[in-house]
Amino acid sequence: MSTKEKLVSRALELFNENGIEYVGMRELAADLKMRVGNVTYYFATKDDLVIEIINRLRDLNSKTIEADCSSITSFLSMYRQLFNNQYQYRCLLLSFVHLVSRHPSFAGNYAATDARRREALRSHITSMIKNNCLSTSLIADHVELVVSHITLISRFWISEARISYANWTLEQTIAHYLNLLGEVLFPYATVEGKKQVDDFRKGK
Amino acid sequence: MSTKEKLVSRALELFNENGIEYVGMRELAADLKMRVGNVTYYFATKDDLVIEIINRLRDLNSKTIEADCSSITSFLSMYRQLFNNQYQYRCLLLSFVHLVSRHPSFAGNYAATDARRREALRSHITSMIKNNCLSTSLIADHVELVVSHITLISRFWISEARISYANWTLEQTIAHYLNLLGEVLFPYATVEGKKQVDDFRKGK
DNA sequence: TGCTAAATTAGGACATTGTCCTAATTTGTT
DNA sequence: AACAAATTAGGACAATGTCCTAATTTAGCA
Repeated sequence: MSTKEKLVSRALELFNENGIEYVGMRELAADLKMRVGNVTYYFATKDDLVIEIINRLRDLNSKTIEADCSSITSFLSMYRQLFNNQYQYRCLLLSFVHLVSRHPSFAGNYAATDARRREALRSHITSMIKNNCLSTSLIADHVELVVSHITLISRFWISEARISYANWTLEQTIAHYLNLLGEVLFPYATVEGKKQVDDFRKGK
Repeated sequence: MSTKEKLVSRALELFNENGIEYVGMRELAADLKMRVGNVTYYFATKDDLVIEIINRLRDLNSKTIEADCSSITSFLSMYRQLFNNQYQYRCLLLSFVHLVSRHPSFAGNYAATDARRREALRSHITSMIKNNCLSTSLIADHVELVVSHITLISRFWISEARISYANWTLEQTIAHYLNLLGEVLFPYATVEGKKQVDDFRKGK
């Protein structure tokens, strides 16, 4: 593993454990038995290191989102994977607002990602409508609100879990928020769709 | 206005404008044309100052939540007030996760507040059922999920707005998230309840 | 009016942080 | 062997929260 790779992966571990702002450059360097100068050789600033990690999560999620979502079952499975990705990079989700507020470059970058995510979500909903899992008449005027809803949940579930469900296991937590996603879709689901939501809940 | 009062209210302003972690003790003192020593005379640490602000928001929200919520209309009006309170103290909401993670005393304190908030929400739902705005049969197995839902929205709407809707006006933003709340209740609303949700949306 | 405690000034010290810098040394590749 | 990349070594800088002491002003009270 290259030095750069070691840096990123160890930084991610430490950031996840202690929070980004509580892991100093000196601490990271010492942990890897190297000098601060060598860290800044690869990443001039701490933000550059964080951006590298952000990009990795973005790429990971992009792949996950490409998965087939023709049924509510597969949609929720895809989100289970997405939630696991986010947990792997939880330090980012927990510092998200600060990261975006701090530097405009983050913000601009994220706006594009955000738009793509929403567009993908709309296409997933269309797909579930086509496959008779969601009722086109029921959801008609509510698509944008459902999209906003799911976006909000998937952005902040980790933050809320940290605050309110710190003693839950990861599996419990993810199950809870997948249930919440199911709850959002349920009112607009067809009979078949409702069955899939119920089965998914029982399946855990 | 007492010095302590000046301190708290100016700190809140500066925290809201620039973020808690970007307003230093020296900066706050200089802004008020006093010395750092005098700030620490009232608040030994910056966290103590933040805790004072946290408690003020808590008290403000506690009063707001006592309001009558026998209809969906009044429920949403109450949340409009709640959202305005939160906006007044937005610096806290934006740094919430960090604040709670940082010091265990925050976390323990908040757990109690959180439990009370959820309990109040349950009682509001019961109230809306009694007044024939929510259907008891429809919402039966979904109360806890609805509670989780509303809790999530009211905790993180400010964070998401900062990230995604920074160019919206406050009114637009609050309207959007009140719509989202309406959306959560809508599927479980009676005919009268659905009418109230629709009216509330049109009313803005 | 005087006394006394509270409030405030003034200024510095300390450790920690991210960042930046230079010079010397090691490592790896051609 | 030569040369660039990688790494060490150590320090400097400004900013932060916190802590400290001494002196001075302000305000309430007998």
